[in-house]
Amino acid sequence: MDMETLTIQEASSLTGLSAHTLRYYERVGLLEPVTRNAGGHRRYIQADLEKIKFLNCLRATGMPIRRIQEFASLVPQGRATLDAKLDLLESHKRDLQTHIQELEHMLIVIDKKIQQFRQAT
Amino acid sequence: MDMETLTIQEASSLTGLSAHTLRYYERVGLLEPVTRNAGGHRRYIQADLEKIKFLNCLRATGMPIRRIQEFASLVPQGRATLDAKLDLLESHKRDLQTHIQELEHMLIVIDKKIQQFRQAT
DNA sequence: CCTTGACTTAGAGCGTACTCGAAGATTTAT
DNA sequence: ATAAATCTTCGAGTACGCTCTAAGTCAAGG
Repeated sequence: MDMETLTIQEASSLTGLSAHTLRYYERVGLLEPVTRNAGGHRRYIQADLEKIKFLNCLRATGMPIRRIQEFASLVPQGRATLDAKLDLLESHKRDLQTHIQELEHMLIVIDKKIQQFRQAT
Repeated sequence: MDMETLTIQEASSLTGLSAHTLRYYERVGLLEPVTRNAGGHRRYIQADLEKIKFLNCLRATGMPIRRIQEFASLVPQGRATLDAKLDLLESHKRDLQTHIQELEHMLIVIDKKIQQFRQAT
């Protein structure tokens, strides 16, 4: 077992995404092709894990696959697409802040309902 | 036009759910059957709107349809199922609080990424 | 009365994001 | 060397929550 590289199973357990999902993300272009060993098997490095965790963060905050594909297509172009990447992330950040506020509001509504039920005892 | 009751379109625009979705919610048991007029058309009253808005609140905070069905099945039984309803809502409230915290954490991660991109200019 | 538009049901279809299966190659452990 | 586990690709299948269609009925204005 290599110290530097990780199998897909190892990458899976370190990121919380299934091996199936890791392959799927690569297939649909969310992740640049991971380097392979002599036998064609994926070998993940730390940088891959970081990228995957960030992807996971975008997904878990509700960014659609389509939008992440857009972002992912900008990444390999480096500095040339810096503004585009910033725009995309800042826009997502605003959406997320709005979403969190909505959830906080609805938490209050749910809590009021709970209080109603408690007082109905 | 009646003052007391609302057509499905009116209920739709007041709740933000499509007429299709309102019928769907009723069909799958999220909502008790709405009273009909002589011709069999749905006529919503204020109390229906309140229920729909609360359903919407549960949905928008991520409660699965299955779970809302469970909740909805307890509602018509009144006081007898009060504890069960409280348990369900309190459990959802905890899930939601956890979820909001996760989102807030990820917001920070995304913001750090934005800072990285800004400094890379 | 008649037209136009909204309503009814039941069931099929769709978009999203995975998730799984099959057939076969490769790696690892004994 | 060989068995068992893991990997590969690629296409099909699944779960969820709607969303739409079809065929027909009903309601409101002129």
